[in-house]
Amino acid sequence: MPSSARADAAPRYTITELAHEFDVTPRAIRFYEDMGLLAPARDGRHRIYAQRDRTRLRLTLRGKRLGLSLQEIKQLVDMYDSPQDSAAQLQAFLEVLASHRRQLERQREDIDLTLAEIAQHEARCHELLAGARSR
Amino acid sequence: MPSSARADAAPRYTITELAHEFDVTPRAIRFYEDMGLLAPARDGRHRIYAQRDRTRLRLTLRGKRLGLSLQEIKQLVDMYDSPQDSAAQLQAFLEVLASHRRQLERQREDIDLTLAEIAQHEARCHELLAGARSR
DNA sequence: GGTTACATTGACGTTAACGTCAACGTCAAC
DNA sequence: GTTGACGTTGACGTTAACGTCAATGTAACC
Repeated sequence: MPSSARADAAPRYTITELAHEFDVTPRAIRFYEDMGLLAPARDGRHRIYAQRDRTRLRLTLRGKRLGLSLQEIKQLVDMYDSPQDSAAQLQAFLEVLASHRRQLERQREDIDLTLAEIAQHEARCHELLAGARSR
Repeated sequence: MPSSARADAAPRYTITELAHEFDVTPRAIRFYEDMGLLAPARDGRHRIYAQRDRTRLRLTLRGKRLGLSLQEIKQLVDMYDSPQDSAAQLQAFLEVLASHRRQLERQREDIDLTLAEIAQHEARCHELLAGARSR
């Protein structure tokens, strides 16, 4: 739980709290800030993370697990965050979304293929083990 | 088609043929060889790729799209390739497979989450565009 | 008021995955 | 016989994503 949690207050986190929660180092979190992915408030020099920052960090790490670069993640998170107004901007946003979706769908195909192969290998292993036991 | 293809011959590929087919550079393919992922035959100094090398390259690139490092890919492809004999080896193989499967399943969760969010964003965009047109 | 624990900035180091020459070989084509 | 087109081996450069100090601040506890 956040260190300064109060029932009626917005949750606030220190950098090590977030680091523990998401299993990354404070150094990594500061690096994401340098890259423009986070912009926490400050108490003097100390960083204070609100819910919004926590969400962006979560999205960042999810993007990483999907193999995206921090730059790609920044583009996406920035677009998600900032309200698009003009029709042209909306169209551009839609194109980015579509391209991102195609990439994810391809990735899911890759995953399904690999999972099927893993299942085959597992079955073969179990056969071999069973054969060895019965001999 | 392979340059030296004959109806009765095993297919053989040059490095640039493979590079074009999989849309990577010859440099990358040589690098994968340095990393132990490929081991093509030689005609003098020239590399000659058989079907087996092509398969390993395909698996390598699929692994990359899933965000695996070349080292991780090598571990997997090597295990897939080399026949495990002892029961202990089979058990170890099964554990690697299970761990890999868990990672892939988590990735698929991430993908599904992201695809759902993308769908939401797309819907919102279309609403906004429709609203703008009707005004 | 001194230590302990956590925080900050800044600088440099490191690893992975190639890119980019450079210098050379070779085989077919002209 | 020389000119491309493709291939080879080094060797060095580069980018991304942090790790790893070092020097310093500061807040709380004893």
